[in-house]
Amino acid sequence: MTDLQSHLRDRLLTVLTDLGLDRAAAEPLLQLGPPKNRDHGDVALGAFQLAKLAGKAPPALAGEIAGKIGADGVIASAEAAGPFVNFRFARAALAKQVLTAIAANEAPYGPASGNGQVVCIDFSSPNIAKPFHIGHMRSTVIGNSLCRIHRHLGATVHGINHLGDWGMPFAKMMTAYMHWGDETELHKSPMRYMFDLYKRYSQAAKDDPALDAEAAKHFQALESGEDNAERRMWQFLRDESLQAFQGPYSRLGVTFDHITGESFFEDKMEAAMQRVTAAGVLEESDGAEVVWLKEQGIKQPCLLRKSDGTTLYHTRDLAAAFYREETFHPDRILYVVGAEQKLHFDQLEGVLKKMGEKVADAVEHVPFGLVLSKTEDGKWEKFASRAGNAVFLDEILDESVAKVRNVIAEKNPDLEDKEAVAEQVGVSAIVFNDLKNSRIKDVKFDWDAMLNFEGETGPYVQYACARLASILRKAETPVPAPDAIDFALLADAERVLLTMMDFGAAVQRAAEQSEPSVVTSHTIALAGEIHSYLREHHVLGAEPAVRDARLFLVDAARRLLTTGLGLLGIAAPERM
RNA sequence: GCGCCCGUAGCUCAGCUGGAUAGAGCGUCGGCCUCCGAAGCCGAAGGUCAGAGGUUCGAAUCCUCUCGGGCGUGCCA
Repeated sequence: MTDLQSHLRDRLLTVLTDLGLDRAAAEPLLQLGPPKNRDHGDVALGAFQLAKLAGKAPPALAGEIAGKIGADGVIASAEAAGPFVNFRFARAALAKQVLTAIAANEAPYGPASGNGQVVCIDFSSPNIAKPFHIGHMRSTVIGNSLCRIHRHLGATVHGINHLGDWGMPFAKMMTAYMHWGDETELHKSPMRYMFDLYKRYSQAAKDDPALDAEAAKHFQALESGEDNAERRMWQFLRDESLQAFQGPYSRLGVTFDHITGESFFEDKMEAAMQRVTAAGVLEESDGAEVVWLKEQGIKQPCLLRKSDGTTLYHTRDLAAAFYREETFHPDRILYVVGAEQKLHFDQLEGVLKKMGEKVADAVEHVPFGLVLSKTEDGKWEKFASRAGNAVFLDEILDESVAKVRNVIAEKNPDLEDKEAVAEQVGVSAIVFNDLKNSRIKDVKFDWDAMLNFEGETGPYVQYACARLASILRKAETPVPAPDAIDFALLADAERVLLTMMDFGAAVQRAAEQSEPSVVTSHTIALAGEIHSYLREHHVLGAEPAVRDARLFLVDAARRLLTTGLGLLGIAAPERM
């Protein structure tokens, strides 16, 4: 069954051709979209551009289109309203097309088969010499969602954790451990212990600048490639940290296809540097090796080697870009990294461009805003981790889960598996909150808002799923087959159906713009529509044919909400 | 100083790349559980889209400037 939108497009193009317009010229000008107000119709056509092409006034052309298109089995009506034409689909066709596609798990509601795109997504990438705190969460959950969205659309996805396991921060941690480290203490609570070491080092380095010099020496020794004390210490701390990070990752349901941190590129940086040299873009400046990008409007040069001979973040990212190009042949490489690092990625892209590397076109920084906390006087400011008051992600998740536990005790005390459900719902509330708004916006970390599970929240959408699952359980009969359904009986579900129909476009846009919040918004909208519908339309008590049709609708809604939440990396419990 | 980002209801945000009367949630006020899950639903109040110019049939959306706030700005990542 062809989908409704393309049927409408085809019919429109035929009509426009009859009206004397060139089909190829008209096609890109076909502005179809949801009307401002869904009471106007299901889909609206703005006739502005087409009118220009036809040399007519928009309202005149709109009138001609509306008059000429005529109803068929799919299109129920077409009405001109000024420069717009509002279309309405036949209710039975709308219900049948949308719901059977969802039931069959067909694209766009289900995963598409390969679309040929290869997408590398560099996300999370924490500096593992520091604890996993609230600030690390954004890249992790945004990147995780983007991986799922692109996979849903049929892309080959390489989710990459570009760990910060090299460079000065790690050298500082090593230095701290060499001075004060204790393995027994470390094993008691690795993340907390390393955070304490980190704090101790920062404090000590303020009074004693020699400490940073010592760290730099250790880094030099590490980068020498020799099997020395530094290397063994690095290996030890890396293993311990990485293991400690598994906790938050598994709670968030995040996995990676490649855990290739900065250290992975240790032996690939020389080749990368030679490539830069061969391209003739490397210059010496104050003892360092740099690439100037002034001609691209970037004033700060990209530093690739320090005057002490060691490498930098840029050097590793450059080597990583070459490696990814050769290994994966990506169409896009998304770097899910905070907006404060925009210059870094502009420089990376700039260097690749200056070298004439085509991978420059694939490089795409996906920036996001900061996490802010509320001050005493009600203002918002950046979370200060250096002051030693870092909020660990685990603590935030625990707090949320505890709140959910209370809500369950109050509203659903007989629930089985309370603990597992509390974990699912509590974690998802935090994740959902992070994915709710445009990623470039700063996240205002507000306990009250985050632990309020009413309105536009993760638990709200999950609650809709649980409610639908409950109806399906109580039906005590399997969901009827599609050919047993009289879809005309679902005319009253038009708002639910039209929202469902928007799903594909939402996922598409989320992928193009690297913006999971588009999917988040859609799940909220669909949950809202189905909640409203259920209020007015009882399922189980309806007469058999109506009951069957509504059961089919309920099942599809539950599936699509589950899919939508899945794209966000959020589980949909059957009960909560 | 320079570069980039943000500014929409009391608060937190949508607004689908220029189209119809600017929409949600929270909070406030008022309704709805003898009825499939009230973590829900329905309604009310609440906006000079920071401000000023410009572009055009049409601007919250594009351009310029101003004002607020934030981030960044050579050997950290």
